[in-house]
Amino acid sequence: MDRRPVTLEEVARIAGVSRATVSRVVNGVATVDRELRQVVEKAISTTGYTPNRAARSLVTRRAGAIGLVLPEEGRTVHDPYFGRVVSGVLPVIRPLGVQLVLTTGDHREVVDDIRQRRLDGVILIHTHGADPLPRQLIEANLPVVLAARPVRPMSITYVDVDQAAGAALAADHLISSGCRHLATITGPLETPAGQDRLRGFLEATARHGLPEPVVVEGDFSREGGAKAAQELLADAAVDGLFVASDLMATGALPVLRQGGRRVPEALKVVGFDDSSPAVECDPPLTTVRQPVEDMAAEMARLLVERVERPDRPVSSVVFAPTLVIRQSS
Amino acid sequence: MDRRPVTLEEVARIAGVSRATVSRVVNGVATVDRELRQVVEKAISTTGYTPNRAARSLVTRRAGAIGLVLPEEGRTVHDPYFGRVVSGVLPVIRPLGVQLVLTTGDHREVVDDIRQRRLDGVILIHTHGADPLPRQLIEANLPVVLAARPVRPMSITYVDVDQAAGAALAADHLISSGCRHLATITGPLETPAGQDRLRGFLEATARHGLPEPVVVEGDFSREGGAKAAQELLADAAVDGLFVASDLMATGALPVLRQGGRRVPEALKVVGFDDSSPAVECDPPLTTVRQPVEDMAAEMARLLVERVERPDRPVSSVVFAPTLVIRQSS
DNA sequence: CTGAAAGCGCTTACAG
DNA sequence: CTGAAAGCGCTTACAG
Repeated sequence: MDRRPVTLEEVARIAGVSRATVSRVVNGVATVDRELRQVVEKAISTTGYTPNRAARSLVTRRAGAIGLVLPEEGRTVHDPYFGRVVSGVLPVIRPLGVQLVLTTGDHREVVDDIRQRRLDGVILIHTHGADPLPRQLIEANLPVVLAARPVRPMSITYVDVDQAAGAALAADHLISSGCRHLATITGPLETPAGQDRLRGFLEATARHGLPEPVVVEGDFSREGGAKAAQELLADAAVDGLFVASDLMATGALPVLRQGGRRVPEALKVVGFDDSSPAVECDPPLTTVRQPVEDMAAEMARLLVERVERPDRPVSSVVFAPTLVIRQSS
Repeated sequence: MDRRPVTLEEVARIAGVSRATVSRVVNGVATVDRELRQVVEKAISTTGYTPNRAARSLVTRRAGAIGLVLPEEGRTVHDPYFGRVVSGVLPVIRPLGVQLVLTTGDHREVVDDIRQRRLDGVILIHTHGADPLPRQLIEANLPVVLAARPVRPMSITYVDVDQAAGAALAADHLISSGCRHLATITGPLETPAGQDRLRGFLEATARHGLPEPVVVEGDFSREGGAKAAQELLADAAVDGLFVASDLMATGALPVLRQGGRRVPEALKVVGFDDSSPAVECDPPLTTVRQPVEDMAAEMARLLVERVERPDRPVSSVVFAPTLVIRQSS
């Protein structure tokens, strides 16, 4: 640590070439003479040379780092979703020598980080409708990709799961399991996910010719799920329930049980997310799984692409969800 | 983004001073004349100047970033513990202008990141006994802090919770709740946490004059908890159980229930960690809580300190755990 | 207290 | 294909 690292200069001297040539070898420029290249490569390995990133960044104007922006409350960090995003992103950027920096959603900080060239672009997860950050970033023409369809349409790159298709998966499953009186606890209906999941569920039940399901609005929280379940208890006929998030389902399940509904015998329940609560709750939850790691990897790819070619048109990708069947249905 | 950011040079020209003076103002050097300082500050705010970090890093030889090293399997990332660490670290380093970089535990990458001066130091969480990384880092004299006492004693900075005291908290609580026949499902006994929690538990029960508890070794996994609980079923007298991790407890609880043990009526259970499974399982778990956020903040502080003063002796900090009482006891 | 100047370690036109 | 040279945007002794 105290010993100064080897520089390009020294490698060049040892190899008997110019710094430019060493630089070309390090950066894989094809036009270097084979023999020279080998001499340089040997010098690099004997010295253990590794390029100083700050020096490179200074001239290339690239930080070699992207940011993962967390919502300011910091609540999300506790969410297993967050970890899945990280494990999806890391394998795609590491081979590119790009770092992943965690940062809070403070607007100034994010914009500053990019302006200081400490970050080449950012991935935004869990943005709310009121969040001005996405718009600010695209207006500043800074590379950004969202982890979900934006609340209001805008020209921004995003990756999402087909929410409606996921809800339809849940409906189809409940119906094919014999349920005839469906109900759903929705997400907040001002969010795209809340809307799309409800729509997908309603369309699928209609497609099967079943009567209109009972709809109770939730808020994606455990408490919200419990409250909604309480309401649902009033309707004794319900035999199939789609809860638009696993977290709400963990709130709903104990209420349903205390209300005398046996799951899955008398009432089948399907969640959404396949988050860790789905595995831990009792009974373990049948749920709609988003391919979060794959989605995150795609976000990373799109962002890197955008950093390299800021002029390219924005493009978005939608993934197909799958159903994970456990004991609640 | 296309428009080039403002540089020191331009601010200096506008303020009518040298670059050196602007640099001094930006870095808060006290010796700058009041009036000059104000002129410079005005120039900074009108231009919206913000320093280029790569340029600064190049001369200061500081990356202005620390790494949070994840175990290679990537499993840990799904763990809520990880998120708590992040939310503890971020608030202490952001005001210092230091970035938090996520990286996998690949040895070469970590060492390279530090040698390339992309990282000033690292926080290691979830290291195993066989992991050579901690030793490699201290031998290379690179700033590092561990999230727990190292398996083998070495001269390294770490932060830990008083594991034995936490286990004693559990024992005291079970005993004061009327339990007389105690048992414990331990962690893997080759880990410091496994050892210390067992020792603390045994010492506390002995202190109360109770007979030696039943001890079944676990492995900190859900499945391990289930398996150990199965063994425990053989002993009908047990009325108080300390499970050395919440995750194991979530595996144990269903087994105990199916074995006819009612929790908490016939058998009181206490976990360790206060992780999210503790809240989600049925019944919600009384558990020993580690002040993870505080511990993480301290890790960040110690690391930053170490980066600034590599010559200082290593120092470690041990935090006191607390008991969170829920329905399982 | 302030400025001129050197230098941090790279990359990249530009000649040749 | 290769090298000499300029330059990226800062900080920091060193004079004054």
